[in-house]
Amino acid sequence: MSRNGSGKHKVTLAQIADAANVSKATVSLILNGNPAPGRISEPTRAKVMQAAKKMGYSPNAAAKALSTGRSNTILMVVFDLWDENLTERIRGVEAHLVPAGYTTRMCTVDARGGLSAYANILSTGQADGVLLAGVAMPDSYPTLANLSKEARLAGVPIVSLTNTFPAEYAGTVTYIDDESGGYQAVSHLIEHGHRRIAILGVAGHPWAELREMGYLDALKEAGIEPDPKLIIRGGVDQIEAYKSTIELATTTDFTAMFAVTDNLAFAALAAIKKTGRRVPEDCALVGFDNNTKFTRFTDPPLTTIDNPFYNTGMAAAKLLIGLITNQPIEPVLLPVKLVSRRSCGCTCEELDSIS
Amino acid sequence: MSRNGSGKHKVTLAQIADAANVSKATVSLILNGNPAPGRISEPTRAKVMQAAKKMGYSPNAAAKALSTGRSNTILMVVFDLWDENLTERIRGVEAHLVPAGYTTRMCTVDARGGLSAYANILSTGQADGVLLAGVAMPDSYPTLANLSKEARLAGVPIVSLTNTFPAEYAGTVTYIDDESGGYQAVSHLIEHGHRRIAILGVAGHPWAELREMGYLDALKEAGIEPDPKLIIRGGVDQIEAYKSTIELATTTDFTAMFAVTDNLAFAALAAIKKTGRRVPEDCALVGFDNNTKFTRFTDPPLTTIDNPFYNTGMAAAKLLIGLITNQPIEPVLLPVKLVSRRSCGCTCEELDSIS
DNA sequence: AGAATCAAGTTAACCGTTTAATTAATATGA
DNA sequence: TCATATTAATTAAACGGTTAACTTGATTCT
Repeated sequence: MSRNGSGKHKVTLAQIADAANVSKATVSLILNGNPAPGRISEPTRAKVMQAAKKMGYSPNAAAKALSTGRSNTILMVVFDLWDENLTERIRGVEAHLVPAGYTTRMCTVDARGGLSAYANILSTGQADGVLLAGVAMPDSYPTLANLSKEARLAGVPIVSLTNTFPAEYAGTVTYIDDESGGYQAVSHLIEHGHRRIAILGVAGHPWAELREMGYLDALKEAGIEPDPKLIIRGGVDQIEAYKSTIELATTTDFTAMFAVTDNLAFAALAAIKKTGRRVPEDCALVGFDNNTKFTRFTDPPLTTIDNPFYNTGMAAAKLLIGLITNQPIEPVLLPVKLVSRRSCGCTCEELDSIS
Repeated sequence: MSRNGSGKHKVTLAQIADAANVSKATVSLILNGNPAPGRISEPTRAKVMQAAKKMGYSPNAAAKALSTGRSNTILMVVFDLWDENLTERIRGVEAHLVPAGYTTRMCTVDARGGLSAYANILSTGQADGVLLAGVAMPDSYPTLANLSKEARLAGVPIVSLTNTFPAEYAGTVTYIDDESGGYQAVSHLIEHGHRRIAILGVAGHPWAELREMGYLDALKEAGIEPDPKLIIRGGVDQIEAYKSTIELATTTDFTAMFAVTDNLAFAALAAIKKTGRRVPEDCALVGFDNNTKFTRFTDPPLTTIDNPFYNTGMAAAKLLIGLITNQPIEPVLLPVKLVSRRSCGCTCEELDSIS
């Protein structure tokens, strides 16, 4: 029945113009909801709308893009280290992007893969904006730099979902209040009476440094002199964190620890217990992120700072669209808050109440 | 300097045609590597290539898509439940897709969000194929059905990354050997001497049912009569799993458990310990997936079935491209294998060897 | 009543490629 | 020497929209 075997039945503007006895221009105007005053009469509008509905018209995106020079697409580039929470962030992004008529293109970048597909996407005008996600490791800085340059060339704005990128490439950034998070975590430990509090940090990353600043803020406020021996600054690798925690625990004494990431906290938890200490009795522990798939079920359940992933995604999308459409939105600093479970020494009814 | 403020300097086919003193057609032919014998002379080809390189030409994707009716884009639809391992799968997908010249569009679907952006993407010809990921819950079956219909209308093939979708919508499926995984897990427990082995399963999902079949296979082989009281079939919610495990542990006796998912295993682990049993001494536990971010650091480290996420992604991409280009690839059944840690009763040197 | 305004459309050029059909020149075969 | 191939390009018509500029007929103003 259909001419081409594939079954594609594309209905075009022209066809519905024919059906409604008007010109293509009229149809286009109407279908784009263009409300120029006194251009379209109500009967005509109705006629066209009906024809479009009836024939199941939907515009060809390529044609539209070609014609307007706008793709209504944003490119999401995900770097190196994907966190498990990326998905929740993407949901937040889409919650804002989709209603605004945008759609998402994704590509991944890692050291091995080099500069994947993104280059062409930008230079071929397939994206109106870039969203940066993940965590860039130095190995992929060149790729990141290149991406950043391409975006500038193409004239498309960049927004980072997190402050996990070197400032010169990050574009506009969606920030969560990392420093406050660190402060809250450590203050809470101090309230529990701890004075010798270790930090399992990450070197060379803005977010981690801010969390560490929060740690220092809290100590300072309590009049505790920071002990350099209690400050670990490593990478994000869990095995490495496991090792250094064991090392620390066997050479220094401390009664509490703040890990700047839940993933790190998981490794630290295993390490601390490995050295024969009980958590929280011998050593309390607080993480950062609140990856609920796991924080609720560790032994003991992990006290941590809740990271508003979904909202971060929303905020980033809002920012990006603002930049694309020249209605700049002020970046906001998203608040974080402590959720206390048992690893800090609190009681936690979350699961107890269940059984 | 540039005409439009945005800084976009699009170099077009026409411009490079001018520069090389040939027609647009010639340039197009050359740049698409079209090797029709005896169409292009070597000098001309060289001239054009050089001009293109020099002027930094890259084709406008929209124009190309409009002209060819092919978008070189695949649509990745992620349903409801995102697993943390999605990211690794996507990497696998890209590893195959990008070199083949395809790029990925993503959209998310969940019960609340209804049918997000995907509808238009397909009907507007913005995708040559569909990749299904995540886990569809009954709430979103209508959306899934609609998607499936749209794809059929648009004539684009569907491939599922996992067998987490009802067969009628799933298209071609990339399978891992779920049954073998279940069998391996339970056989291993049997080897450890267990006879009363519970299963924490999931109702209404092919993958889960296969894993349960593996469980039954193993029991049967060992001559153990399955005890219906030891078979839990719930949802994928961790809290629910936590509850039912506590319930089971307080009403029935068993010495080992197989959880069809690591996430479920984490909840079960907490629950079992909650009832005062030690793992693995009083109750051994095996999971499924090997989400290494966590399986290594639970207490005790979790024995589980390694799920080849990356390879699944690769295989799916390969299948899809095969379907798009009419070079059908036979789906393969990806093998899985047990990785033993301590929760099954084995000794595990993975971390011990570190300190 | 004539000029100016306004409402409701239409025309046609353009966006940047692809590709079937055509041409022109040269080489080949009988 | 003339028909026939072959090689190496060109022409021009799509593809499906958008949009600035123009037309036409009816109102309003003075």
